[in-house]
Amino acid sequence: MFCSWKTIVSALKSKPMSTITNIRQAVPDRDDLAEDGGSSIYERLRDDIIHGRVKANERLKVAELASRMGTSTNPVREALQQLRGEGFVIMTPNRGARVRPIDEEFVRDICEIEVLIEPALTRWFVGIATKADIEELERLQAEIEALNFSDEMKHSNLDLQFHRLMYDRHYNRHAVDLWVRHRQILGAISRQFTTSIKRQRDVIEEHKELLLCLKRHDVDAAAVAIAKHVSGSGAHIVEHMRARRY
Amino acid sequence: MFCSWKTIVSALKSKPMSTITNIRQAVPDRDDLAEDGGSSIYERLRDDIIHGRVKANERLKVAELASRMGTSTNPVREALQQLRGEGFVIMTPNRGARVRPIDEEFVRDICEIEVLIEPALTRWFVGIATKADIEELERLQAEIEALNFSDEMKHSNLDLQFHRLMYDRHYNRHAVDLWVRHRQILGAISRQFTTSIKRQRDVIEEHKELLLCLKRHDVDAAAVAIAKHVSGSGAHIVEHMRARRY
DNA sequence: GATTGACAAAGAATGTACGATCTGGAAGTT
DNA sequence: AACTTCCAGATCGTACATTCTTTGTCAATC
Repeated sequence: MFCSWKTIVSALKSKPMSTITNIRQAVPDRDDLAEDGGSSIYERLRDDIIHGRVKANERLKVAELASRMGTSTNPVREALQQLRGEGFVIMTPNRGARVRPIDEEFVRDICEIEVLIEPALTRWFVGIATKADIEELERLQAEIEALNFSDEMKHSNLDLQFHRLMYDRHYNRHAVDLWVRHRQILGAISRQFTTSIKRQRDVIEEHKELLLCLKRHDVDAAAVAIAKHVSGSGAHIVEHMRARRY
Repeated sequence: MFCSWKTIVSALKSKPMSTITNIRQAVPDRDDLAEDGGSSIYERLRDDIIHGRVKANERLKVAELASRMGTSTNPVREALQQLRGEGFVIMTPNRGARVRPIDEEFVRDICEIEVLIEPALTRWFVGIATKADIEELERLQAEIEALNFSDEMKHSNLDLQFHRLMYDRHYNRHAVDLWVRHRQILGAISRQFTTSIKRQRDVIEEHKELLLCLKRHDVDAAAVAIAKHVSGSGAHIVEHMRARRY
């Protein structure tokens, strides 16, 4: 017999999930009046890439960016290196940085990975969900349905809360981080267009289906439901990107 | 219950990778991964972290690193930012960088993700594999068996070729990149100890099993085989890490 | 006397400026 | 027309200034 993965997992003490990263510093904003919007230079660059404000494969010159951002070159260089590590820009020695194209392929690739990861995360959640968790999810879902996409920004926030509740306590922080990053990218793209009526209905329906599976503690069905949800979301985004292209 | 190996495998049976949409498979744009000399400052830092030469959560001071590397602070800063983007260091504003601990948890997290991704990649390969591909794999496997772990370095290289042949042509570059990075990390850790006899036998056996599935064009069985392979590899590494700890 | 608070100084991260080096292309020569 | 030379532009490396954190000391208070 082989060593099942379960033995590894159980052998390791299930640890507290230290969420050190992602803490947006809420430092005293007293002097930061109408400066540069408060967002870091890294975030501005990343958003520009994700939202397509810079063309694919376009060259990113540090001096130009520095003057536009109102800083010197060094912060720009470091932001670019970070983006390089995350795969948003491609750097070649002595030749600078180019933006990695955020196209349909990119979105498809991300969604396909999520179709693999999210069901696994969901499976685990089904096993540890408490009654309070389910109730909280139903409350969020009720809010979502009440809102009914009248405010896309608020909906996105609620939807994030909904899924975060399921994934946030998972022991595999690496997988959750991956999900967060992928979700940020997809969310930034989605914000560029409005959700179609059909997709609105489907989203609510898929959430309902997922909730039913959770209440039945049906692991397999829940995994299938979330896979459908992710897949549908990805298809919706890709279609909008294609439509926008022409 | 935690997600055991079996549940993961059963989850794999239902879904092919391309559930999103069938975008024509564009040519894999395998361009970068530019090695700048081999011993860049970024690589040195990364290897130090992966190999555990710097302790977990240890503080990384730019000035100290700069003097040790024989350069000024700026290249170190940029290397740290890149590592931050890849998740190897954790940076907090005005407080510098700390190394992310590469412990059993980290390895387990990576392996669990690979247990999800690699079967999906393998499934696709089963569909596109030519006779020449199979023959090349068998040739590599024969070399591996002939070598029989007498040279761990060579074995690692052959094993990499074996799996790369299966994954390299996949259309989902993002998933393949993830695999490459995870494999680099695991490979760097594995290089610290010698493979146990039992694991040696298992590796060869699992490769053989995989080859049989490929020749039968049995997609599901191939996915199960590769999941077992990854899972076993992860368990082996984790056990060695724990043994070494004391 | 022990604890706590303020305050100053050292240490370290972040930002700015400038020089060195490399690339790409245009002008000039054979 | 092809090769060479040279220069503008951009990246990369070094040095320094600024700002924040940390720490250590001293005095005031309980």
